[in-house]
Amino acid sequence: MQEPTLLLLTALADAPRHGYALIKEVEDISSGRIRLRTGTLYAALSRLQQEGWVHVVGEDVVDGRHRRYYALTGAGADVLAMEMERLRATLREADRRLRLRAGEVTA
Amino acid sequence: MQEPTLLLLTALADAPRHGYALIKEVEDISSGRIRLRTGTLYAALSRLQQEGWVHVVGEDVVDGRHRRYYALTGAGADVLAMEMERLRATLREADRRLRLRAGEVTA
DNA sequence: TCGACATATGCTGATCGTCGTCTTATCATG
DNA sequence: CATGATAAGACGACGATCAGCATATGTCGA
Repeated sequence: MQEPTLLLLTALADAPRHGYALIKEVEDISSGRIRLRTGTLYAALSRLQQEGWVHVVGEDVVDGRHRRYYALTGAGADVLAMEMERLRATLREADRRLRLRAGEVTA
Repeated sequence: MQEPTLLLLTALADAPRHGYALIKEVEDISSGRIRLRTGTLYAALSRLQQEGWVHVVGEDVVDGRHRRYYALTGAGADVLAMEMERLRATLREADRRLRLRAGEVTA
């Protein structure tokens, strides 16, 4: 799983959100580093829906603009949690190795 | 940066290694989940060399098999450390949101 | 001794996710 | 009345990874 997809699931983890709000949320979570393009977003959302990790929980119209709300499913939350556990393990290992390296002559 | 590349840098973080050893090392770090294909490995290594994050530190012949050793450069170690910091931040945020979700009715 | 397996490097074509760009539309600001 | 923010979505290109192939040596069991 790539970072944009991961951030998207994270953005949906606490509450349902609509497309544009997700772009802003991901930008926020990543401290402005990741600005999802709409193409990336909607492609990812339809992929994640197919996987059963995300589903549409409602649509409404606010100020004449139609909004579709997406939410994480239970399965989606599980996948996110597992993904986090994998990252945690990699992180631990990388830290350990970088500390080992600290004692050496760097190239 | 994708997971295979990240694991590759991690595998090189503490000591120089040759191609085949890197495949084994990455498999080990990822608890057997990620088995780098040789195509992925050597493509990634040449990309990382171009970036200046990895360099060749020597070649030798052991039991008739020639080995080429790759090592992380100082710049490569910096990039890995930065990447880890980013992941740490995402991890914290995802954890927080998943905990918030725990109090809700899951879909 | 012959096939299977591990070690070792490297290439090629296909797949898949993301990026960049485009379209359509409404509302607020200047 | 043009511009920019908000809002949804599609499409082609690109790049990293995957799957599989080629090539070669050493070891081990049948």
